[in-house]
Amino acid sequence: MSEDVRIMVGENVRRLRLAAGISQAKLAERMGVDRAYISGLEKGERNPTVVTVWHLSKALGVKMRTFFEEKDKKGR
Amino acid sequence: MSEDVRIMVGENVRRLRLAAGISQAKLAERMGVDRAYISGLEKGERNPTVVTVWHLSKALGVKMRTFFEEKDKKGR
DNA sequence: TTGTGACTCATAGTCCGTA
DNA sequence: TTACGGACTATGAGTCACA
Repeated sequence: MSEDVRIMVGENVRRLRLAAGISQAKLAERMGVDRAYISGLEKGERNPTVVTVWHLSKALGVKMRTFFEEKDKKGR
Repeated sequence: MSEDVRIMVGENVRRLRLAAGISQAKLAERMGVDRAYISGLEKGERNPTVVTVWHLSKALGVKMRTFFEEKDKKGR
């Protein structure tokens, strides 16, 4: 279902943010958005636009496609 | 710049739609949206959400990451 | 077959406070 | 450090008539 996309993106945001070793506040600051928004994003409650995903990719230093990687697809 | 993301996504939508050999109207029908929306999308005038991209991926039978592939990065 | 402007309505995203 | 809530504004979703 499409709600799964929000969850998937949120999980990836949190994973990549923690990998970068920064707080939600720091990420928000880098992106120029509100910290509360990051919180909702990571929880899968938000449906970001592609421009927002682009900002995320810049702030975290990863490619946009990284946010659409699924967790544990068995076959690879 | 972030506007480039819209252009990139739009170009990929058009490319993948043509590869599928269908009209904007047909794609719109598969997604359950208006044809005019697809038109704006392909022209890079729209900033779709990740859920919209998910619908696109289902309608075109491709992975979401496909819409974020850059054209002609020299190094590969 | 596709593009465009004008439109309504939902939601993206902000800012405040509180826990 | 993060979550949560309400109230708010900006903008995206989605449609239509016409070119």
